[in-house]
Amino acid sequence: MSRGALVSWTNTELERSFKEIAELLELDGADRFRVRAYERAAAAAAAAREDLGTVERERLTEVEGVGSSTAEKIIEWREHGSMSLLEDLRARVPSGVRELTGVPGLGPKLARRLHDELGVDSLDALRAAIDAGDVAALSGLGAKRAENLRAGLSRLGGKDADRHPIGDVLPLAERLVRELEELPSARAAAYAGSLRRLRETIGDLDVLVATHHPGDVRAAVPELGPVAEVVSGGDRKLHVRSRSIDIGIDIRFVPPDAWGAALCYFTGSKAHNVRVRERAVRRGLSLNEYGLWRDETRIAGSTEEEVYVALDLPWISPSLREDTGEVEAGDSGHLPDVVEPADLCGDLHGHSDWSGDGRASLDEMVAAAASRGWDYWAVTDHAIGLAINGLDTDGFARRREAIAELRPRAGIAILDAVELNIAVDGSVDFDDAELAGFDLCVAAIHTQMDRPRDVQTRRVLTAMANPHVHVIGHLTGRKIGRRPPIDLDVDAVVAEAVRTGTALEVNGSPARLDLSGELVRKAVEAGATLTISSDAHEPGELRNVETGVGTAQRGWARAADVLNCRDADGLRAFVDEKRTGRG
DNA sequence: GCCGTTTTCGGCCCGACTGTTTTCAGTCG
Ligand SMILES: Nc1nc2c(ncn2[C@H]2C[C@H](O)[C@@H](COP(=O)(O)OP(=O)(O)OP(=O)(O)O)O2)c(=O)[nH]1
Ligand SMILES: [Mg+2]
Ligand SMILES: [Mg+2]
Ligand SMILES: [Zn+2]
Repeated sequence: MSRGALVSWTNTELERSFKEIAELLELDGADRFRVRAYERAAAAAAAAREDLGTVERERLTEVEGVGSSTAEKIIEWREHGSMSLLEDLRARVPSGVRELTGVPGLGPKLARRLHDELGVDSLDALRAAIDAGDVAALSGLGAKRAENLRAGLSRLGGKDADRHPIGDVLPLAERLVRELEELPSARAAAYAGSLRRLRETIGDLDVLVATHHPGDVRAAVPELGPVAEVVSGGDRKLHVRSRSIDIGIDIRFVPPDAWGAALCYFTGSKAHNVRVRERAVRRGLSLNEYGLWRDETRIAGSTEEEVYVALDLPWISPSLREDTGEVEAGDSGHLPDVVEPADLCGDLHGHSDWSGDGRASLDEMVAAAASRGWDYWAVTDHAIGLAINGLDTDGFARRREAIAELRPRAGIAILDAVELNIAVDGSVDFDDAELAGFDLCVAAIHTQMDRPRDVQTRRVLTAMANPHVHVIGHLTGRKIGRRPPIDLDVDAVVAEAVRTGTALEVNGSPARLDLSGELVRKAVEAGATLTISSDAHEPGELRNVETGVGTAQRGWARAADVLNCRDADGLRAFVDEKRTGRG
């Protein structure tokens, strides 16, 4: 885990402590609004742009969601490294009770009763109590409830508690949406939830269907390709399990005229929804998944924009809907005009079969890039330093001829570019004379990912000092859920990127999303220039720029922050400035 | 526990589904 991704270690610790307080208070039967206050304090600590470990006491309550009580606890944590409320709760709430709420359908109220009335303090004890008939015998419970809990317990054994990398879920979601759209009874279908917001990991897949005939859609769902089984559901929603990967899918049916309001609801996040709905309430309105209402009259709901505008807000991009200040920013007109896919003038990282892992010819890649209406496309085949059939000097000379031959009929400017490999000492594949022959050089780490922080940091800083290195590709090298980011002093890297005029890539490959939204935010705040890249190895992957744009949005990046939102002249000026050196 | 262009007290998002409580609380989205 790269600590550099965070605003501060203290903020993360505060988030954890407030979350735990909220959870334990709930198990302890506390007032639910008090619980929510601590949940919000946790979210506020996570979203804070300042280090709460050093902010002056008087200014702590300026943070939305931090009042006098929370501020005192922050001070207490600073001075003693602990919070007495949390210690008390840990002592009062038996440790085994917490894991009980992980069982589907078992919430804080029942967990508490199981412990107090049956002495259940673990999942094993719960299983035994169900087998003994003690659970069914509790007042207010019965045989059915006990059996549901048994089923929930058995599902807990699998991997379904885990979150899934977004790159694994996206293809499944697209297949499911396509099949739902093809049903005659469905007017429209779309995925929503954390996937639409482009979170890095997905807990479950949420799919919305617009239909006048939910019964017909529901009847067709068990036969859809991606669906393994229907687990539960009613007239308006279904819960199913996926076949390809072990993930839950929530499918929600709504009338077509409520599409916008329903998309708002199902896209979330929950905290964003609550924030927006509170805003509606303060205006004497009510927002639900069927529309925005004044008394019994619907005043908005067919499109998302209609809903936001009726609440005096600009439409907020799904990637921003995390309740990290976007509603307040929208209210005051300070929501950044975040980068959109249409702002892109080209793509600065992509491959052809000239080098080892490209899966399409240069002609095919260029044609696909041109068909997107871009001004330019950089072909960044790998160089010799990488053991996957990278090109040597002669190879690039031959590719240069092919590019020259293709240019007159390409319909798009082709940048003769390269993806260099950054060796452990920070050097790259070619010397300056050879590098000067390229229109653009992207450099990235592909090997020796487990070196210590100081080595990796120096490695990247050295590469950025090279006047021919214009972009650092996929800075951390992480593969979501599969390979951790390299250990790096991100603040130092970002500062040096600004100083040397080196761009930092937002690699849009769904397996990477690197920079992450979090790091984008950090880079943008420091004034760094970004690129948004597909890293396409075949034409179908050019659309990775869209996940890249969404990730940049999560970091509140504007088009002005993004190098490949500049026209060809602007791009050339950036490249030349790096080569000729600055101040 | 937080918060205020109604408010410093009294509200706090809103709905689907389940089970057994004959009228709704708990859980989840
Ligand atoms: N208004 C409101 N909406 C909610 C609430 N809980 C969930 N939602 C909405 C917003 C969520 O994004 C959406 C889907 O719920 P999920 O539990 O699947 O969450 P989400 O997809 O955001 O994250 P995930 O990756 O699945 O954990 O439903 C709630 O308490 N109130
Ligand atoms: Mg979800
Ligand atoms: Mg869900
Ligand atoms: Zn690449």
